[in-house]
Amino acid sequence: MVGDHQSVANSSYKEHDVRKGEQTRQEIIRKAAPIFNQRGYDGAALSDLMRATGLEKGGIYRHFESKQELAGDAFDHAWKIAMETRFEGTEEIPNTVDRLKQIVRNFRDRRSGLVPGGCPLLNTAIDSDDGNPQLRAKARQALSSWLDRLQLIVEEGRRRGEVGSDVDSLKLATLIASTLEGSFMVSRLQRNEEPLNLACHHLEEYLETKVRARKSKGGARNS
Amino acid sequence: MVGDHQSVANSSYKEHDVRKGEQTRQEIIRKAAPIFNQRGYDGAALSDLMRATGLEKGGIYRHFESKQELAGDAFDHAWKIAMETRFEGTEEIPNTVDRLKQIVRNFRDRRSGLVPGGCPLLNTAIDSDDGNPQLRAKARQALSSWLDRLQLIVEEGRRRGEVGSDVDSLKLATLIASTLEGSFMVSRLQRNEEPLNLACHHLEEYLETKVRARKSKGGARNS
DNA sequence: GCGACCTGGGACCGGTCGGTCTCATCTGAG
DNA sequence: CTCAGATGAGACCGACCGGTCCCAGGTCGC
Repeated sequence: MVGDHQSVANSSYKEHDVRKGEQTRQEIIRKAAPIFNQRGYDGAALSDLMRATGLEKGGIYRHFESKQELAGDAFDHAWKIAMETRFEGTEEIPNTVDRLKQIVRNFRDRRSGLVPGGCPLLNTAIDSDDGNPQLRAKARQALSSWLDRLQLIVEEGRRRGEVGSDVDSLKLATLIASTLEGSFMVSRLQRNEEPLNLACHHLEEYLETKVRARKSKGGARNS
Repeated sequence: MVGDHQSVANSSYKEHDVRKGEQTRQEIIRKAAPIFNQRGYDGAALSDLMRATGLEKGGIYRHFESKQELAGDAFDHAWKIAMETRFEGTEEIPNTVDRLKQIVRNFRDRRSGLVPGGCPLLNTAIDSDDGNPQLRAKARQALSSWLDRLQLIVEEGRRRGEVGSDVDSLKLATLIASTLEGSFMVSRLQRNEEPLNLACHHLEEYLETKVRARKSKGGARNS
């Protein structure tokens, strides 16, 4: 049996999927995600996943066609959490630049609820770079979803006049994501928050001085 | 026999190390480096290394105690080439800020001679993050060597008055390395040079406006 | 040119890999 | 309560893993 034995036996307990197997499937994904995120696809052995889930091999393979499929679902799970966390509490910030700054700070500060092992996008991008096309496609898609979301925010800010009209939304989104990911890698390698902290400050200053629309007419700089 | 059968039988052929075994050892490292850099430690199977080197298992293990040791040497090899390439032709640039800008451009432009598979530091940092302490230590050391070298250049520039006195050399070095690595990851994932190109322009502008010492007395900004 | 040592081949090792299959048990709709 | 279908255990599979070892043949100092 996976997880804790919810003994809610009455059938009034009917949420989203109901089927017992589906619950187990989700539980496997939840338990497997940290393993894949920490050890990578090759490094995550079936035996590790068995230990983590408390299931035997047959119990796992009942719910997934292959290790690939499980890894894919685990990545999606990890990335969903990461995206939710990184944008958490930013929708209600009225000013676009302030919202972007909060998104940057979220990346740095809100890491407690995430799937352990660092950024799933970074890990999977590197892990799958040569030789695992399915996972690579997932990583690309994840990056796109992140950039799209950032880009939409910037575009909205431009339309509202809060972001300078010379700002290229795709370039800005790419710069933010790249800088955060790179400094996060360095921070994790050094086991030291400073590089990430520093990158955040850098981005915040950049947002303030080069992205926020100026009251007075003034120089165009982005790109 | 590894590589092409150099049939130079006369013993006048005597450079640096001479011993046949040492030549083979270097050849193995050269051939193995791309495998490790592309597939990661777990992903690089002995059988792959055998195919790449043309040697049987015994022939490889004659020269290395373990796969670990070979992976370590392969990383050192790949990183040495990367460092040389990234600083190539920059020593002779007189002005410090110009030199830093060239270093940034080198990262983007000079990638033909490198060990295939992307940045060894990035790959190894992610690959070894959980569960391979020896390789992780090598990655840390590699990052340090890179940051130190950048830092020394910045410090020299400060002493020479070419770099603003408010610039923190460690922070600047870290920002450059982080930004380049992050955008490189994004570029490789997208198979598109733009993100890296964009990060370079961003860093160049930053170096020009925030790092280069100003003639007139003016605002201090770096962190 | 001899002989000691260096080098590389390849059979072999136990362990583990991802994956399959059968069957006992559990679950839940009727 | 019944029973068909859903579920999970665990034995089993062939392939391949990293690593060892011994021996034939090559290399090179003398």
